[in-house]
Amino acid sequence: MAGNEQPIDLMLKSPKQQRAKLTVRLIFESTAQIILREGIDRLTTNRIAEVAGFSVGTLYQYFRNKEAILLAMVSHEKDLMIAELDALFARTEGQTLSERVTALVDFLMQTFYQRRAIRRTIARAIFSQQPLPSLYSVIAAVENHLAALFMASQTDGMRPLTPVAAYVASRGLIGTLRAGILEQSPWAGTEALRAELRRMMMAILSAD
Amino acid sequence: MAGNEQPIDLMLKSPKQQRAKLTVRLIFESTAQIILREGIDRLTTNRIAEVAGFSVGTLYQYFRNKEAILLAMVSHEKDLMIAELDALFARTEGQTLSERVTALVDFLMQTFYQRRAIRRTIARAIFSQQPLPSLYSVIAAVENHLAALFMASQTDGMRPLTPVAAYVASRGLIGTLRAGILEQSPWAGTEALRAELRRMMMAILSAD
Amino acid sequence: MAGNEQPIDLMLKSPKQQRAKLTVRLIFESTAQIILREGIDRLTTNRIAEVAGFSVGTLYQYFRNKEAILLAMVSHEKDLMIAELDALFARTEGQTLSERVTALVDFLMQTFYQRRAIRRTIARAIFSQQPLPSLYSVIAAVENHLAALFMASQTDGMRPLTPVAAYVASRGLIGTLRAGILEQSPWAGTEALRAELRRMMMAILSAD
Amino acid sequence: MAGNEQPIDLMLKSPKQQRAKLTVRLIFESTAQIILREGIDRLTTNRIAEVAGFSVGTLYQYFRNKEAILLAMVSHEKDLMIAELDALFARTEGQTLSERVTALVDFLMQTFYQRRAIRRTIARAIFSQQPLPSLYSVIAAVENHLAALFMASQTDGMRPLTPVAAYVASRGLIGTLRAGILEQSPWAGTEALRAELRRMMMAILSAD
DNA sequence: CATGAATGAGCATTCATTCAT
DNA sequence: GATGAATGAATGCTCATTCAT
Repeated sequence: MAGNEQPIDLMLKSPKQQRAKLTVRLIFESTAQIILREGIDRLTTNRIAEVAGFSVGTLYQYFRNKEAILLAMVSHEKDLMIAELDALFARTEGQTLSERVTALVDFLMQTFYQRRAIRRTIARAIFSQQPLPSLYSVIAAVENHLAALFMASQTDGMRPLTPVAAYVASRGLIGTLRAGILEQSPWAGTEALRAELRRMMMAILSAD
Repeated sequence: MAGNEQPIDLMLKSPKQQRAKLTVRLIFESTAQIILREGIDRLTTNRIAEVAGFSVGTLYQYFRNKEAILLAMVSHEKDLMIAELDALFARTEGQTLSERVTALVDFLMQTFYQRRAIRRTIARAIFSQQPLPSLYSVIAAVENHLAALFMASQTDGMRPLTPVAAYVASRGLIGTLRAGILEQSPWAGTEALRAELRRMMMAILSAD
Repeated sequence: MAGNEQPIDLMLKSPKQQRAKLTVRLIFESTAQIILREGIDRLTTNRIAEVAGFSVGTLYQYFRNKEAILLAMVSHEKDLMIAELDALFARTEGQTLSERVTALVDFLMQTFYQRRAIRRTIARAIFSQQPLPSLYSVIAAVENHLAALFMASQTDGMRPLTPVAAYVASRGLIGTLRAGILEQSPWAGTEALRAELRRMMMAILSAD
Repeated sequence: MAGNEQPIDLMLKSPKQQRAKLTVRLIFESTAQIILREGIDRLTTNRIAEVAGFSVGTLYQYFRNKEAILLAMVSHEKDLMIAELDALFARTEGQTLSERVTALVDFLMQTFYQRRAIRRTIARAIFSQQPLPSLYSVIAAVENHLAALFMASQTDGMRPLTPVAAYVASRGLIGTLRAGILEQSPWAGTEALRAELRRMMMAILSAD
């Protein structure tokens, strides 16, 4: 389920050669760096090219337009995240509900609040800044995947989840984490929040 | 509690006369209409004036700049929403936890998914589009108020809430509703979602 | 020669009444104050009216347009200055050339560098800021008057001046003072400059 | 001495290629032409681009903003003028005071009143129109340089000049020429004025 | 493939002036 | 006379995108 399906039509050429792969990575890194250091307002195609160290024209050899760059970055992150969620659920197979919830909350807290700059930067750009609705369907894919994992991972002491229930469980969790970033909440990243999220998820997922 | 900290410094002149009040309302309505019908990308000051039926200059007689218009709209909505939440909690004082949760979820579902165009439009603009961090602190005010109400409204069968717990309860609820808008989820506005949200809130708020 | 000829068609109504006179003075004072305190860029008709304490409309009851306000102010200053020059030359009639030059230089140093804010402000506005060529003919009137006074005031030890000579003498003196303001020269207002200007004028005006 | 402190930070990119050099020259010429033919009020960035025959964007590829264009033009003229003054003083080394003064006055009369349109245009723009104090420090540099040359060029029959004396000598001369432009004086450019300026400078510079 | 100069539609904002009340 | 809300043309500037070299 960790789909490589997206990037294909986002990239004008498949990065077969080393050079091309390097270029795309440079574009992503420059983009993330600019957002992080100068703010999303300063994110212009010319600036990306400048920071990446080549010409604007080259950018357009790899991406149809500016939006495609962000979309590709996000899509890449989505793939990583989905793969990590899959691994997490597989790894915790057979553990108690409490252990699995703890593992999930820890992973998401880490992802949202503690990962290295690039990923955090992207997350903030997606959540708070972009007038690009298309980005949202990509992030929703992660939440849908999480919901699917909830439904597929019946565990002792967990109530059977309907699709809506899985929807609410996934959005309740991720929505809270997202709010922390959007509001720049002081709770973001704290142990207190981690404990409370565990409790919330247990309450939501436990059989009555 | 519904704040008289009105848009005082958002508006350049206080609308003393009927004419002025009408003008401000027209600006708000035109802004909402444009966002709704043409997308936030097409929201330009000249377009607002054009739709509202007067000159750009007039816009700037009432608002310092474009951002101030959105901020004033949002701030106004925030005040209304906080007032309505206060009324709701006051009105349901003495009812059971289940009844109060039902009332709250109904109110928020209505607000997020069914209210008249203007409010929905604003909600979407805030949540999904704007690169205006300032807007966020306004919306966070509503969520903070809700968290405060949770703490202040001890009800039979409800567990005592710490500040983090209230934070998670408010963001879990509103974050889920917001996701519905952002993703344009098919669950948005459905009875199934309403029921599930009630269940989630009961799970979160009930004493163990 | 101290001409009241100008202001007549600059003012839409002759300030016969006390009220009108006060209004015009208020406009002048507000204008000077704004230039002084906020810079000429902030000098807008609305701001003038605001500072003066009445409405923009009233401004236009007294002056055809913005330019007319500055023109009238300058013209007023010109009349004062010409009258003072006349008085100076009359007062020093019969004195030695050196004494008269000293008196003239002292008067102009005072006027350009030491007078109270309003006049200095106006001088700077005229000399350095205004894209209003019409203002220049007004200030040239002062220099022409000075040239005429040079020619008319033959004094012992002074060479007979042709019109060009008088032109050069007046512009050499005033041009140097003006440069001091424009460049914000450190020499502006110093005793050293005063002494040197005296020497220059003596050199220019003395018989060989 | 003609300064390599070129417009380095006035220009966004240094014109390395032929195309670029041509573009910058075109910008200067169009700017001068507009000021000359339509007045400085009509000098807009879009108009400059239109006259130069390319798009506004191009303007901003070479200059940070409108002010920078004027500043660069003036700065360029300043460098030329200082170089010419240096050459003039070097060339006339060893000549009599009278000959050197004649050469200087001739050069400045030519520069202020007879040079080709571009330079005259710039001179007028600097002296009479712009609310740009920054322009003034550039022009003051020429006058300061002239003052320094006066002090450094002791000649037979010339009195030793103190810094103030050199200041007054340079401003007296240039101030008079400037007045001719500002007032659009009929004396501007005449032989009579030339002769009188020579006499004034001899009077100022000669030993008693 | 890469370049980067050129494009130009489009935007937010200002402010002298008018005119209905 | 006085008011001040309304006007709207005009301005400086940006930036995603193109295409000749």
